[in-house]
Amino acid sequence: MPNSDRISKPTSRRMSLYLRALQLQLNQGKAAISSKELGDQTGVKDAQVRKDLACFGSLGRPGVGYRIGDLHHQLRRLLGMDQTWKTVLVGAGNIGRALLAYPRFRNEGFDFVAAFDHNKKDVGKKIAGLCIQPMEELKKTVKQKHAQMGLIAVPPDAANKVAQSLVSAGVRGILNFAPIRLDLPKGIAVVNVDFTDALEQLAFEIRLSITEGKSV
Amino acid sequence: MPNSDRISKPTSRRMSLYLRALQLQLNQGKAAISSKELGDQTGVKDAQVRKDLACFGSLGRPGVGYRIGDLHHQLRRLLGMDQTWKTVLVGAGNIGRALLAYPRFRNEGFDFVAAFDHNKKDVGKKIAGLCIQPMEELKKTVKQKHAQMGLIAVPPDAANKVAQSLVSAGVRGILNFAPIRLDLPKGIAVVNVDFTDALEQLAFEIRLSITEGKSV
DNA sequence: GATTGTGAAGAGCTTCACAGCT
DNA sequence: AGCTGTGAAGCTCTTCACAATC
Repeated sequence: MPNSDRISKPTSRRMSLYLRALQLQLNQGKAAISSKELGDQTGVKDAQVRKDLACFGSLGRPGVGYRIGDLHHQLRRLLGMDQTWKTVLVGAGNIGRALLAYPRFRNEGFDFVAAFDHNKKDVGKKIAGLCIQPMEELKKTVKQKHAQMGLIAVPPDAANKVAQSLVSAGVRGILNFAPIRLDLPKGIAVVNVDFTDALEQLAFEIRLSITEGKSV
Repeated sequence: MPNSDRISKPTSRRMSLYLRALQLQLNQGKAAISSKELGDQTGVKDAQVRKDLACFGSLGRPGVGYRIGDLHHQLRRLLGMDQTWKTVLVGAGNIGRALLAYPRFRNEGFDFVAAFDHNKKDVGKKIAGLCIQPMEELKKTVKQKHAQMGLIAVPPDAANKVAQSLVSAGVRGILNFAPIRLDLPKGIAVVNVDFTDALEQLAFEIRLSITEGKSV
């Protein structure tokens, strides 16, 4: 295992980009890829790519580049894609159902073992092969199935309570789609995906690009 | 208008957090909030909050804090939430449909003026009051309606072509849900939301927290 | 007494540039 | 010649700490 502790957040983000780029290269018969090429495909400078990949030891070969197969393997391992992650979904609204059906998740090692919703009308319905259970069964089921991850796709005012339940049932990390900050004990990983945030950033950048254009 | 050019990316991200936190405070009758309180609610240090808000000039009052109403107003303006953004959706699969129905978007000033899909089976269907149109009509409709933003929720191999069409039709920014890097001309804003990325980050962090726990 | 605004210090990230390997 | 690995430089972001203000 590489020294994954010394890897900074910006680096681990880019690692995902590299993995995505390599997956496109895999079927093209090429054996090696240079830091320059990988950088061009991901929007990263070549020196940065090399620095990032340095945590794998001397993986690259001067004059040749990085062997695509090896690099792909290492990246998958680093990012935890070499194992199956038992995952539960909480909140089977529009977003939740779309996530359950997202084919890429299943391909990448995420195994949805349960789905829950507060709304009694939806309980019992099947989505992507999974039967929606009532919230009351959350703790019991998560423990029983040894789920390691939880996806939260409930309204913001319910999100923190759901998060606490998930954690107390043994989940180690949460992917949070609710636009609110989760208060969680140290040692529990959280990643937030906030659509409103994303759109605000976009609106901000559009305005910026317009005023820049005018002033320059 | 504040000097929005000098605002760094980390800062503008936090601005969204502050806005989200303030929206919760608005109905609670409090008049002012301190940088400490706002920081606690968003996971940011108080000094950082003050530095971020400094772009608005001397908005805070020593001994008191920031007037919630004023701050809310300024943040909305900075992040472009004081105007309506005409937005089109491309790709009416699971994700696309969930986004169209996401109530928060409409509340925040995003006005979906059209939706497109490649799949002839879905063309003509109505989702959230919008009729899905065929791809062939994209350019014409975007121009006609003067759409400023595009949401891309198509498979990765189609994303770049869609992006080019959107840009040539006059869109100024793109929110990209496809797990691929878009090659766009300078001056066009892009924000990426990648679910696989997010889950990989989560898996990585969970592993990290486990190994840390063991080694300490 | 509480809290802001900010210069200065500190920490972290990125880019450069080049020796060394194939 | 082409490319990696990396020390050093440069840059950006965060935190500290305190005078100024209410």
